[in-house]
Amino acid sequence: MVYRRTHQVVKRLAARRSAILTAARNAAAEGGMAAVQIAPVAVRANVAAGTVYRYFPSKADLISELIADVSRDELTAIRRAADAAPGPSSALAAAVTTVAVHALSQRKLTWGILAEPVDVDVTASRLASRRAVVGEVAGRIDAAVRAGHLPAQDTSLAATALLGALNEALVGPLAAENIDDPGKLRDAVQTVTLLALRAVGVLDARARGLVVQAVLPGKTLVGA
Amino acid sequence: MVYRRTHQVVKRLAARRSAILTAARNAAAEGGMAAVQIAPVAVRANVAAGTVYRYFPSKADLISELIADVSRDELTAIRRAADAAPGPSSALAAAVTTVAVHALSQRKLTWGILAEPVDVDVTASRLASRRAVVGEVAGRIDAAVRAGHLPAQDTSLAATALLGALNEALVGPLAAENIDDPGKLRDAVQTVTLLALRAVGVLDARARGLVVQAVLPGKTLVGA
DNA sequence: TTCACGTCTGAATTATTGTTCACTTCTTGA
DNA sequence: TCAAGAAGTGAACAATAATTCAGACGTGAA
Repeated sequence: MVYRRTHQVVKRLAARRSAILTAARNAAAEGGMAAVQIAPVAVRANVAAGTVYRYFPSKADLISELIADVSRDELTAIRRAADAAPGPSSALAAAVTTVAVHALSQRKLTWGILAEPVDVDVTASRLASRRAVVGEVAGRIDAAVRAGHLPAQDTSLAATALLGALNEALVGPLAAENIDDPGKLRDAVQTVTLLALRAVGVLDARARGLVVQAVLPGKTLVGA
Repeated sequence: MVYRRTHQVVKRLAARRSAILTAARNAAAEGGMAAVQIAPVAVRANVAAGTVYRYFPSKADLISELIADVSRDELTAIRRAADAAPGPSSALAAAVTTVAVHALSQRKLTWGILAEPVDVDVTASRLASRRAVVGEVAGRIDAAVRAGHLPAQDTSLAATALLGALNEALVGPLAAENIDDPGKLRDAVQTVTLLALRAVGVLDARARGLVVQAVLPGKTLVGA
């Protein structure tokens, strides 16, 4: 054996792998999942099409990993926001707001991750992604229930419904009509978060307070 | 000119057209949108592949019309249920329940209509379908608001969120885990309808009553 | 420098389906 | 029965992208 992987090479390989993933992510953010095609992604990553296959066995694997990545980032953000909140109800509000803000600030990417048509099967990965976020939110709802702030309920079903509401209202195909100008972004986040909190049983007045609390410290919302 | 379309022929043509649409619908109901391929649909409809193109200019047109058809049926059901209700709040509850029941009884078809990946562009048709249902529900919310039963709100956004919640909870990829056995179907419809009503501001106690009212007269729910 | 082996390349291949069209079959009125 | 034209057929075609692979190029130890 005259050739061995040196540290330098390992690093370069890792960099390339991540360059490909980043290229895929950018493509998805700009043009949706339809734009995540091997050849264009390869061009973005400055490699040849064939090279992509040295790093990912198939397009399905590439997209699956992309979905997992984005999902991981979102989960981290949700946890950070929720953990910083003073109590279980505010934590829930913060979690919901975070999801909403994330969805809005990267609409195309979010839509791609969630539901946009893809020609390969990424069901499993999407399922895992949804499950993770639903699990996190369900946990927060559960905490609020245990604290006596909310009525007992099927937290998993509630979390699923809640996220469905957010996504449909903010990134679904009708989102553009409901949120027709950039100035309404913040309003939309507030409105939808309020709806979501009321849905799980937060009383109206209390919900309003929680929403304001959760939205205020959020990062600036940028237009679509 | 020795040949003219006689009534008999016109009828046969119409029948064939509808046979093709029905075939497409059945295919979608059984195997999702992915199963709606020209050749298999043609086989189901007992015609040759080429014949499909004498009735529909392209696959996109076929699927668009399928979506419009299903949507029209659903809309009719929603209107009928809501119009039969005694007041605006019950009408809203009835509308929501109807959507839920429809979604559940034809899960694959609903998923296909709403969001399943398709290789041709049916965005416009899906948009129209969503818009129609959202419009109907928004109208019912609005009526309840005008009757003083609900707080003032962006009814269109609320309706969008509400339908998103229903669909995600009942037909989305996580639905199977939340509703793991057929006996839970009715429960799920109730729970989700309750969530939806609370979301738009119906008080909890009142919401429970409305949900029971709306679910009871519904047709029997059949398993997935 | 050399050689053994890894990595990269990108044109060619493959696979899948929608779509076309030359031909056959059917329908109608004379 | 016949001719004119419509409707139906299905094998062939086209288009799109994922995937492969034979050869070019890099890399590391001797």
